[in-house]
Amino acid sequence: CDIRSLGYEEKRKLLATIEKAVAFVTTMIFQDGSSQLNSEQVLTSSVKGVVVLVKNQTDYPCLPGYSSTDCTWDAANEDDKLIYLKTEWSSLWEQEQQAHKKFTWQVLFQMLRCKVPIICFNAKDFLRTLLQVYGNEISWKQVADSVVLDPRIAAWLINPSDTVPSFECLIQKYFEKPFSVETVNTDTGPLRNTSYQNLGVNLEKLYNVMMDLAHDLQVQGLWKLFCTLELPLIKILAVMETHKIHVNKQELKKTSEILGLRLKELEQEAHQVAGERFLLTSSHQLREVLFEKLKLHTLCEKVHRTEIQQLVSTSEVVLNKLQDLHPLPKIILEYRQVHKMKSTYVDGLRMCMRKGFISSTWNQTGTATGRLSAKHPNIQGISKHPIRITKKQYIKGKEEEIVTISPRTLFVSKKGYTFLAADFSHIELRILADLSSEPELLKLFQEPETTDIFSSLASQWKGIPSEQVKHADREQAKRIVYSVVYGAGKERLADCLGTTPLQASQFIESFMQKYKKINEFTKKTIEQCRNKGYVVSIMGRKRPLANINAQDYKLRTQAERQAVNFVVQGSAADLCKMAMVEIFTSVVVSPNLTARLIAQLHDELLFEVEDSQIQEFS
DNA sequence: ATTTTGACGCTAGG
DNA sequence: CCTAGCGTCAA
Repeated sequence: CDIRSLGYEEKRKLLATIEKAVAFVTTMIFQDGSSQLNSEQVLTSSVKGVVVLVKNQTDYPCLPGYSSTDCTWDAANEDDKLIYLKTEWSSLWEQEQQAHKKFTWQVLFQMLRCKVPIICFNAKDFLRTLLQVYGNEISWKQVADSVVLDPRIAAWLINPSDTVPSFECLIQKYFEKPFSVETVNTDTGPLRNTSYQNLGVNLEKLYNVMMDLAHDLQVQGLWKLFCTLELPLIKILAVMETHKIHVNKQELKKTSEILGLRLKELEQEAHQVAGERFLLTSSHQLREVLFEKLKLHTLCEKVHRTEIQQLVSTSEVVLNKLQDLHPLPKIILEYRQVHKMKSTYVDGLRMCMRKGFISSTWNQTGTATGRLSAKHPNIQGISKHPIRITKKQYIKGKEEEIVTISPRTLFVSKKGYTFLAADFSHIELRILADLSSEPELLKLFQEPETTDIFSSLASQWKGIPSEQVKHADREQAKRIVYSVVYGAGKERLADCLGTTPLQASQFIESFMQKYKKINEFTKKTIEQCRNKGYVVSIMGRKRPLANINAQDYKLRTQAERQAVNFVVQGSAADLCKMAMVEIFTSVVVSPNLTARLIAQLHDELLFEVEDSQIQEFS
């Protein structure tokens, strides 16, 4: 039914029905007639309304062996109700519209409040839209109370390697029989009944797929992870996406110009020393200049090659080795740094801005390790380290001004609020210590005098007193540790360290000698993966690795590295998500705290906190 | 002749 | 190891 055509009594009855419902299955309808169930998610099309399938039957057959595609909308559930809620209004006829608007949000509010599961494909988008449309009527804390289920997240937990691209793909995967989702065809006219019918069928399928997935999750021991971590996260991310961060637009424009000037200077210098004009941003052209014309690689042993085409690389590590042989590599290195800064962090950020603000889009199912990812902008990848630029002041005579540019300072907190960051300290290393129970490593973390874990580790490893640990030793220890965590081989470590593979393997050897249990942990993990076909994190997150028993050496060893890496990185992701959920809920239950989560940078949570609440919140 | 797409390389984050 | 994003280049 369309709620616009309901009388007073019917509306009352509808609310009563909602009160008794056992589940809601929902999807948003867009201006162009598509819904969240269509494969092409149109970003330009605005939201027109919400369709809700209200499930009233508790005894719905959902047993194994029962093919859910057999049931149709008409046959299976006469008691269920399909309702259409329009959330978009024209500015005309205030009186009438106000009444509808009020009732619509009454219905939605009751759905959120009554703790009955709301099943939605891409539930985060649904919740975010509610917050945006009813921003004045619904507070973000109320959304936090709701119970949402998203089959896409369930499917991802079962196999995080395949990101289900659409509802159609999900259905095809789970009920092998292919079928098509017809678009709801409505131009400007009223929705036709057949469209409702079709949508009803699809919502029914959505419900069934969710029930099947719930069963699978329970069988696979993923149910708790799903309910306690991933489902609450949907709401957290929805709330996060509704919060906007202010960016200093003038500063952005100014720095873009400064960086542009510096790039021009560097380009000129590069052409000068190269003795020819070429495109600095083209690694292909740079390769011709460096290695075919100047033949610099012949003066250097073992240079890194590109992955696919096996050409001599022009990457940072190689350029670092070449910088004493010719002035060009150094210029290129600076050019790349400045270019990255301009294209990604300055101009790229400006492209993401809407009225002086940015807000990232968070993907909960985008990684194979359980981590989150962000885009538009990728706030997790914004450069930490500032760069220095010598700006020539042509106007004021011959003065030279050194300006430092650090992208993170371009974000400004609201007036009366402060950004507050809380981060884990070396979480992956701690997890490695815990999982391997390596006594020496555990000791390092337990010792209260340990202020810098990598310095202490370097001192412990090489047996030198901690005061004599040099910066280079610390860096080396750090790189080796993370190479082990990330499962890198000797070649990769050599690239990372800028040494030969032989030396790198000696480092690994010496490291493994000192910390034997780490090696044992690695072997045990790979062995378990071989037997079961998957690996498991601390919270039971799984990653199947089909290639773990492959004949092909390259594929198999890759799978082995992925296995080890997953256990560490995935467990870290578990703990970080737990922290998110716990902090979020404690703010929600607090009557006075207003702190908003702004971003998650894997092992760091960034909040915007009212100045007066900083103490209490901390 | 011009635009789009996919493969590849590089680098920022963790 | 796993991400996002910017760039070139050829199809």
